Amino acid sequence: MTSIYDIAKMAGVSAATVSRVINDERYVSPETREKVQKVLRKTGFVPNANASSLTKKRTNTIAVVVPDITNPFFTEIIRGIEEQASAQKIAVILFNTDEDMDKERGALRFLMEKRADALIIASTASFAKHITSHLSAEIPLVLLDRQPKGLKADLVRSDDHRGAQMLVDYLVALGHREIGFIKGKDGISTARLRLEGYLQALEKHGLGPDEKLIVSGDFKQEGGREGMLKLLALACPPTCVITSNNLEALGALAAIRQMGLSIPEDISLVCFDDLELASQVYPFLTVVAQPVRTMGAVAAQLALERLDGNVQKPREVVMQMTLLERKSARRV
Amino acid sequence: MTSIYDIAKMAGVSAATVSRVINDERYVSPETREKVQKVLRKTGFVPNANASSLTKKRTNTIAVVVPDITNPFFTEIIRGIEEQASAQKIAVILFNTDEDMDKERGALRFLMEKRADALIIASTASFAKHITSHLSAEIPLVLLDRQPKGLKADLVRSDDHRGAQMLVDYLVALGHREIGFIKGKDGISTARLRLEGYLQALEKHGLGPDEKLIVSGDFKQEGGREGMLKLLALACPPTCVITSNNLEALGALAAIRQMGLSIPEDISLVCFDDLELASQVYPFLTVVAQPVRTMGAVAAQLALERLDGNVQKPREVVMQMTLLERKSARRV
DNA sequence: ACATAAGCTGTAACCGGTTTCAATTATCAT
DNA sequence: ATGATAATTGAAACCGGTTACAGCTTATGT
Repeated sequence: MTSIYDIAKMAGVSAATVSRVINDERYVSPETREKVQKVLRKTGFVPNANASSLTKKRTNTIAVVVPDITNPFFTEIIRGIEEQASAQKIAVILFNTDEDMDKERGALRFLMEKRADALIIASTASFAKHITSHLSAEIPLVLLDRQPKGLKADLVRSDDHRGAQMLVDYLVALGHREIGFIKGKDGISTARLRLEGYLQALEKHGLGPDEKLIVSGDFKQEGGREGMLKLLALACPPTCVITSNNLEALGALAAIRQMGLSIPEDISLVCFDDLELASQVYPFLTVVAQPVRTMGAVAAQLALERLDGNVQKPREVVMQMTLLERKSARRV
Repeated sequence: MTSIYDIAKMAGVSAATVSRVINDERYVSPETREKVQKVLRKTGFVPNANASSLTKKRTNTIAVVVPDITNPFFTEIIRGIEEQASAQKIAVILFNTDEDMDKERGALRFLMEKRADALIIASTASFAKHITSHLSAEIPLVLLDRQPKGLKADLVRSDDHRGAQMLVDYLVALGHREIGFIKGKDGISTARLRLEGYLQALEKHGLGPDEKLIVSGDFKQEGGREGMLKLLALACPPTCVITSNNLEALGALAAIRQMGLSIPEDISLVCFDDLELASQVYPFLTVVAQPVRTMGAVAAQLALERLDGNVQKPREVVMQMTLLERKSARRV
């Protein structure tokens, strides 16, 4: 491989000078600069960013760790991050955890080794130490969507509590009284907030919560399917169901159809998080949606600001959700 | 930052020995190994992968460059790649090009500087030189879905030609004679193959192509919308339309609705590439689908095999498409 | 005219690892 | 016992950049 020493030799200058030209520093005479640049062009030299980051202590890389890049919710966020990052010549390293703590640990370890400049993570961990014990304290950390207990770091999320209330309000306004709820993954803040919002909204409407109507889920399709089957098997099934995210809704939907029922005639179904493309094809699922692209962009901003050092305190950005009324819930 | 020299000092050995322990090499006595490992554990030392890659000439990183990670087609592929890669302790760096040559160039340059071990790309370039002129010849290159003219490299794609024929055959079987076609992005192999397959299939059925029924597109929603509007404005619009990918279909769909028409009553619409989640919500769009997740896995395999050096000739893997009949086309 | 500052360039050390090589010791076959 | 071989370890060079520092030249101020 050709290095700046080779270039230096060819241009008849020192490596230091080549470095200065490449980095566009002051204190290089126009003639020298031109001489070096000619060689650079002729050879098509590409400096080694890893070598450079050794001394500069900057890899121009941010790591993004999400449960599932196949979920449009995260996809859109990643897009937002990538846009901001690449505009600033920063690369995005991507890790998938599948909601699996071991994979998440592996990802954290890996990105520490690679000395990523910052980390944006929708963590599958419940407690701070699951994360911090694998992370150096210095690395700028932005929490996305979820906040493990006790973790003080920048956080970008939406108002889950309020979102849940919007869904319940909406369903109650349609006349529903038995509102089923499929929970998110245990131990995850988002899951908890959504559940709490749901419970509180029920109370506001004078509807005592019915334990049987609340079943567990995992933020994945399979969990949604199983949860919905459980609800449908009830002696007195709910007239409508809220799932804790979009994927669960898909699973629930499959379960409903599997039982030969239809939405919204036999049962209403609403959820958190949109499936945008799906809704372009056929505006079916009524949801509360988060401003995903923006969230990604904001997360990237927060991370990048920390790179330049001037920030100290953890910041929390809470976005508003929007109820998108479509066809999956009906008046009863 | 603590380095292996610090560890060495604390353990009372040389840096070389620490390196050997970390990399689990032979020729370290059990006692020495244990002594060093104790220090490693106690300090929670994380070696700097960039430093290591300087000498090892391996970054354990593959770059993935796609037009739009928001498109489920690419998302699924990336997922396949990530799965394979992370199983082998290899990170994925992600770049978005938006079908923009400048962004693609930027991405290529960037990943060369980072010395990615391999590149998997769905390029927006038409000619080999657009790519090769920015790439070192040594970097393992896997083309995804698209093959710029003259570029000899591993290629993973589906049988676009055959896919087009399946769509035309299907439409003809339903009685359609005027089949509109919204083209893909100019200069991209996939776009060309799909068009050629369409033309050839028409001929097979004795349907001369009608220039007016073929309009241009860009693989994006906007292009699909404009194309469809053009088709609908025709004195004698086609009874059905094929779009060159899923996003264009979405645009076309919007255009059709915008004109107050409905699918499939007023016009049939089919396309290349599935929208899987959308079709789970409501199985609407009839498409020919590619085995996306597998394609990603295969692409990663091809790339990773080259890392270990033993491959020479470019390989081409052509997957079969599957017609998924749903509700967007009707018999006439 | 002369002290001082600014511009330009190269040497050498450094970033944090890996690896070659030589030195030392232990093991083994004969 | 002995020459050969294997195991263990460290010194030092190297990977490909950056940067502190020194030295020299030229510009500036008074």
